Amino acid sequence: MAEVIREVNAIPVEEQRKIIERNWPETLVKEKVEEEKRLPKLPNVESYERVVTRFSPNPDCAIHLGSARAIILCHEYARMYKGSFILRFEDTDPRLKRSALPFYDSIREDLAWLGCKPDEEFIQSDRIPIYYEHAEKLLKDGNAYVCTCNGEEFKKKLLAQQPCPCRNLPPKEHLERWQKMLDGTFKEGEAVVRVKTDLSHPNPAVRDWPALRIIDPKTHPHPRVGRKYRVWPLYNLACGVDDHLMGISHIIRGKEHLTNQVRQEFMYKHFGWRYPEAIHYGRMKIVGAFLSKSKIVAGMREGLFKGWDDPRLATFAALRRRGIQPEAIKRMIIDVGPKAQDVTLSWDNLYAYNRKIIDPTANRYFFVHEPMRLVVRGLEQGFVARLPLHPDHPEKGFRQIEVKPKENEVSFHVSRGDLKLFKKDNVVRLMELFNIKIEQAGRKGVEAVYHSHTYEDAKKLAAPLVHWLPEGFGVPCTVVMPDASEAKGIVEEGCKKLRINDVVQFERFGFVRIDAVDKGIVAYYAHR
RNA sequence: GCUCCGGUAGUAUAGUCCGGUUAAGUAUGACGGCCUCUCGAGCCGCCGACCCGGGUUCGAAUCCCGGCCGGAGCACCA
Repeated sequence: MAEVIREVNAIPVEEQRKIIERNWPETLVKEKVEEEKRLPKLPNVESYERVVTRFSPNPDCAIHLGSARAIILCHEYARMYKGSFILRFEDTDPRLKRSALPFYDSIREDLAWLGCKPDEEFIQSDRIPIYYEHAEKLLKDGNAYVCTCNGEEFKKKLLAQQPCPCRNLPPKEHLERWQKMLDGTFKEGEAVVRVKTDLSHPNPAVRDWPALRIIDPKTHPHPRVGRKYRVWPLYNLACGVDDHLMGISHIIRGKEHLTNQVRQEFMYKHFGWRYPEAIHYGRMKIVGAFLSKSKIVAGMREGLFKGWDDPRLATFAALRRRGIQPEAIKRMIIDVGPKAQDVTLSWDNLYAYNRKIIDPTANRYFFVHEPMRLVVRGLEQGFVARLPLHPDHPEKGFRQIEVKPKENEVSFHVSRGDLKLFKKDNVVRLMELFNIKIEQAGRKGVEAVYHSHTYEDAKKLAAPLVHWLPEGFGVPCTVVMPDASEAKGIVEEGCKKLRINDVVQFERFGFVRIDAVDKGIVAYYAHR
């Protein structure tokens, strides 16, 4: 073998190529398949009856782009394998991460908007008896115990790989203690159910983890079930039990849950269950966006944000309001995939996906930002501008703007931002109208004289193009920018006919979503 | 500190499992140009990466070891 290789290597590469071309040309054909990126296969699909995935948020906050990975991946995989996608509300902490009623609905709404409607929905606060049953079974079998040690002492023992005094008590004793948890003999903080794992496990976080604790229902009622329960399951018990009971085949979640898998596997062994396939993707950040729930909540509390859909936020509600299309988010997430690597996306990236979707359909309009007066003299006649609603799709129609001079003179609104183009003696073209020669320009306004009519004339002079509106034509418009600042200006009359949620392009300004059309127009800026 | 998980251009991704048709494809971005009565879209060009050091091998982004860097977890949170 080595000899053959040596022999081949002795031949120059060009010569090698020729030999191959002569004898095995088919091996040189490079299939050029450029298709949309697809998701990689899910592991071990064949050993499950059907693929079942779940998205399991705590309804304690509006969900945001950070959840997109979980939602879209879970939903997409369920569709790919004709399986099912479950929405499960994990609302078992009425104390620290207390859920609130409005979020159950807003999450459902967001999922529907994203096109990821669940096939089934569960709410953990409806399932407390199920968790109790399983806790009792664990207790009875000696696989869990009720620990009454105080936190400090327990931790010391744990770190020393020592059992606490409770651990080796007989199951009977623990069942009695369990009753005392339920009936109120034990108060909040006095007892906790722990699942036995391995005290010598290298990761102390895995050793005998807590499964249920007491929360005083008087001081911490649950928003849905009120004061019905005083013992609440912790994440690993509730989630672990549910994943098995709901037949989840593939768990897709962030890698912060990696050790939870290790913890839960001990419980699965106690029950004799098989742990589902688990995929842990990396953290996703967007430069400059608050993608942490705590920061969003803090900002809301301090009144920093106007609402859950404040344009500075990356909540789905905010993105929706800005005219970001769900399909753009979906495309982006699928391109990123389910890898364990952390990713830092940029807004530009999302915008590029979005632009591809909205550009072909968004109609064009003139929005004059920070209007400034432009007076044009020397007009011998009236003009009518015919502006295509979409330059690439003339079949969509036109809008017409009439310009009627009075005493050979017309006043326009132009954007203050274009002042840099209005320099004395420069020729500028008012788009689709005519060309003007600047006579004077300053902060107070611009004065110009009619120069010529055709676009070709402007082209010859390399005149810059600006958009415009005749004075007295148009309606006030406010564009809410991504930093929540407001860009004020005037848009064409025709925009009054737009409907809320329409996504249009304000030419030379950017894509916006129409947010309100009564008393002036309000739009939210998407991106350039 | 302990326990895990990762490191391909500015960003993201393909290739990594099963080493060689590829000194690395794609998208976005930057830059330059063309086109267009938008600073949008389209077209062309161009810029730009295998974390580092050893080892195995005829050959390593791909396998092994060490280091470095980044992230996550270490709650009676989810």
